[in-house]
Amino acid sequence: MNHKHNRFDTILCKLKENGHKITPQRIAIVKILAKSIGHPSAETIHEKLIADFPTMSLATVYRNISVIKSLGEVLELGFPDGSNRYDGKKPYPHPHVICIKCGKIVDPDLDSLDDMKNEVSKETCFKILNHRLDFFGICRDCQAKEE
Amino acid sequence: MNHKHNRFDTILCKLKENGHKITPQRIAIVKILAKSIGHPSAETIHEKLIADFPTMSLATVYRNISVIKSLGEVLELGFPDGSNRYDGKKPYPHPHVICIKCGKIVDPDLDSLDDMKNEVSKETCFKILNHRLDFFGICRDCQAKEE
DNA sequence: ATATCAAATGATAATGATTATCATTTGATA
DNA sequence: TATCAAATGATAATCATTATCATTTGATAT
Repeated sequence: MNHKHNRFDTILCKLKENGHKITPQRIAIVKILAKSIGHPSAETIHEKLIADFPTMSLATVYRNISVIKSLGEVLELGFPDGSNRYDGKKPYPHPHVICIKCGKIVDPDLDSLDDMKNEVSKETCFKILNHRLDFFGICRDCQAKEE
Repeated sequence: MNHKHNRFDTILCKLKENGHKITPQRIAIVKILAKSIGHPSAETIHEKLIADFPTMSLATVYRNISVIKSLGEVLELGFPDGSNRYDGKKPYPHPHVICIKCGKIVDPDLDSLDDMKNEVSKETCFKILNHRLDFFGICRDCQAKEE
């Protein structure tokens, strides 16, 4: 069982529980995903690691994200431009607010979402399993720069 | 001015108004986008047209979608798997309910979204310009097949 | 402590959707 | 009907991601 309460230990535990080996590369990737500062892309994660692991392959980053994703411990956020970014801090679906100027992503608190899900389920006869909600706009910093 | 009320005429008008030429290929693409049955992909649109236009290039489909998108007359829906699908019937942001089994896309009626936008705007200090809301689940038909 | 072996890694090729390029064709205007 | 910029078709280039495969390595049993 897992009694740890931080994301790093939770993800590592889950990997062990499912028979995955713990490698230095894996630890380093999990460490970054557990923080997920600014919701990094695979490329960004790779760039951060190349300093400590000069031979770190981009394929390894993708492979590890894929494994952790299959364990439900990281949320993948795909954008229309084809880029994917990841959130290992809150791996469950939750709304995002994205600045179209600087790319900053903020997690707002919204409580009315569950009601909405039920409303949709009733109206469409779908069994709702998942959702994705993004707001796009301009953050306070970028608004200030515009003036 | 545009006095037509169907999507086909509206999009064609807008193209003319903005100095774009009206070609047979363009008309055929707009015709499909105006209906947007099942929210087609570029590939799907191309397949539908190849019968009537044996020389129709996939590049032409993409180019036309791009132009119409820039005029705000088609909504692009990017999915995590990298696929893009289009809606020329309702080109403004609106929620979708997507069946993960058969790929069907349904447009539910939700009114609580505007309140949510205001809530987010107030909480995050973002100027909200756009949004994207998708629910993923299993449609009634596919639920029936499962049992 | 060491042998074993499946899993993980690194390097690189392949993929697939989209975009760019460029020679040729064509719609709109005079 | 002539003109010319815009549109098209064919194809190459791009870019993120995935697949391949030889080599390395973590975990287990001895």
